[in-house]
Amino acid sequence: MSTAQRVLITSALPYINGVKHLGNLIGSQLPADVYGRFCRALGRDTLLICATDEHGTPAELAALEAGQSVEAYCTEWHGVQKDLCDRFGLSWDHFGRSSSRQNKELTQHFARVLWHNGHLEVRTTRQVYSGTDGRFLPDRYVIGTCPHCGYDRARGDQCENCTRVLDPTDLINPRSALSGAADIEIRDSAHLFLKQSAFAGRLREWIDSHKNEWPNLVTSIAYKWLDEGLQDRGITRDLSWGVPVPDDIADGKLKGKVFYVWFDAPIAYIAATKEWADANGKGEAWRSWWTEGKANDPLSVRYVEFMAKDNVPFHTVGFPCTLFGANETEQPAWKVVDHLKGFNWLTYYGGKFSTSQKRGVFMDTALELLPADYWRYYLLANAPESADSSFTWEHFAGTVNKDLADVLGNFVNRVTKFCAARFDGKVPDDGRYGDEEVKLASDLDVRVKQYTDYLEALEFRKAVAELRAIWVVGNEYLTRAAPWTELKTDRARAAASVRMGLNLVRLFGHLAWPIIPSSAVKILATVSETPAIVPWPHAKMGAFLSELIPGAPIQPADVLFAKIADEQIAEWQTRFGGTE
RNA sequence: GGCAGCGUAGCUCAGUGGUAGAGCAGGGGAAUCAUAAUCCCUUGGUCGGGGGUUCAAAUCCCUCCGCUGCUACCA
Repeated sequence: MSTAQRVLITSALPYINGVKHLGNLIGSQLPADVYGRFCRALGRDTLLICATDEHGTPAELAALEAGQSVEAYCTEWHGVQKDLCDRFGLSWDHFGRSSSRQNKELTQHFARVLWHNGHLEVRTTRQVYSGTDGRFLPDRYVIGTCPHCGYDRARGDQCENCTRVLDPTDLINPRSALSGAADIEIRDSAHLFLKQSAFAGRLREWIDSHKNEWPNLVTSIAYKWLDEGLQDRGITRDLSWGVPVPDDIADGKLKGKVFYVWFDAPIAYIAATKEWADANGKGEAWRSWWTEGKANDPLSVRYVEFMAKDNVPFHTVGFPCTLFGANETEQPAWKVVDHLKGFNWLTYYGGKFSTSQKRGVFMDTALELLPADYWRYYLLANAPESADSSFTWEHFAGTVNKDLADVLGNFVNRVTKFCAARFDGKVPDDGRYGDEEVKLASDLDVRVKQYTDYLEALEFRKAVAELRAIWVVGNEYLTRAAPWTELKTDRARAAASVRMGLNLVRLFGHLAWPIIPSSAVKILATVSETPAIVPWPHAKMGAFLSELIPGAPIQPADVLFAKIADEQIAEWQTRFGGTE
């Protein structure tokens, strides 16, 4: 594992079109935040970047439907998404926009470099044009009767009924999915293609070099694309909303066209870093985050990307091709990802989360029901890492009630309240740690290291399971030490174990901060700590668990995590539906 | 159709050649500081079916079944 002290982290960009659901959240943004917080806690120079992905057909159509300009629509929804990020504790250094001036400039820059380096070429393609709608239509926005099975609402890219792959020209009685109009025609249209096929060998070597560290999910998707034979890819579209193709490319033959959203979206990682620098008076500092460092350079950056599996091809094929092609002439070279963490899907009772069918739980409604940390904990404890994972209300409530309320919340409560009742609400001074405490500390040394290693390895499920096991160790200790019994015969002994209990509360706050930040802050407030960034416990546990100063005030917490009642589960099942 | 991932205890999942595991749920007990919270013990599985390789298979190979996704102009 790298020891780089500078870490650049990006989350896949959420699409601008509406509120994201819990599956989107656990698929990239939440794990990126956890790793970012973990790196900051360790004292690493960390930059955590996300943005909204604003270009493409769906944004244009959603704006049309909302009766807004695309710009206004995107500005509004960027605001909504940013607010939801804040309320979920997603601690971006910058949450940018792919429609920013910076991204326009950088996208055009990359296109020019690729053009000059001979990696782009103009090809004429046949596109569906709808007269009534006055626009070109992507294949899936053309519907008609499937020539294979007769299904009358087959899409131009695939028939949902018989699952066969189609071309829009295969459809019988084709019509626009937008207006239903039948006046559609095929028009020739010139587009830029990125000659990806030339990079196949280079990409395979690059994937090979990472296959032992990246998730199997990621490398198997990448190999699948390479094995099937990499095709050149169109990187422009006949849309009005997007980054315009500059006139100096292809002698202006592509005037009025824009870049494909998947060409400019990854570049927006870099552009959002520039937005961050511009907004914070950092000047050219953004470049150092995106520069490939020399070996052993202390300023070298480790770059980690988070995304769900649908994004993997664009990050293992498309974006690397852009960077490889540009790096033939760009000095210093652009940074290519070091570690790529991919996720499977979170399902809702085994089925798809669906915006259109209102199936599942979305970020805004989730926060109306319960605080962010409940969701953060559940999602990370059940992150879809090795396979798709299923959200159910019963499982969610069971996890929250047992782990957060009973194991963690009750521990903090029992220790701090006992201290308040029997030790005057101050860290007890009497007594000394004995064999029991030495054994506890050595047990925790092993577990804290394991937890740290899991976070470093981006194994979120295992990390959370280990964190929970650490909380259980606290409860086990308290049961063995039984200060409520010792108090009757040996007050000093009871005092030492309460002091240890309070130090454990503090430890739990430090360790839990990347996962459940606002709860961790509340926990630390009980022992009068209020750091903005909660530092990782570097010390051996024997020392760390002696750091609370005797006599320091203790403020017992209110109920940290309220339990979810059976009636609430029943109500939410009914309200959110789709459980059959 | 092709390809990929997955299929292990009632539930959610670990486990990639060496005596089947965890958490939850279920059962029994202890304790009474605490949100009736905790702690200890415990029931429970022909590892999707079949075939093969091996001294030894959840693990490797073949085949079948099931679920999910992708299939390059949705993002």
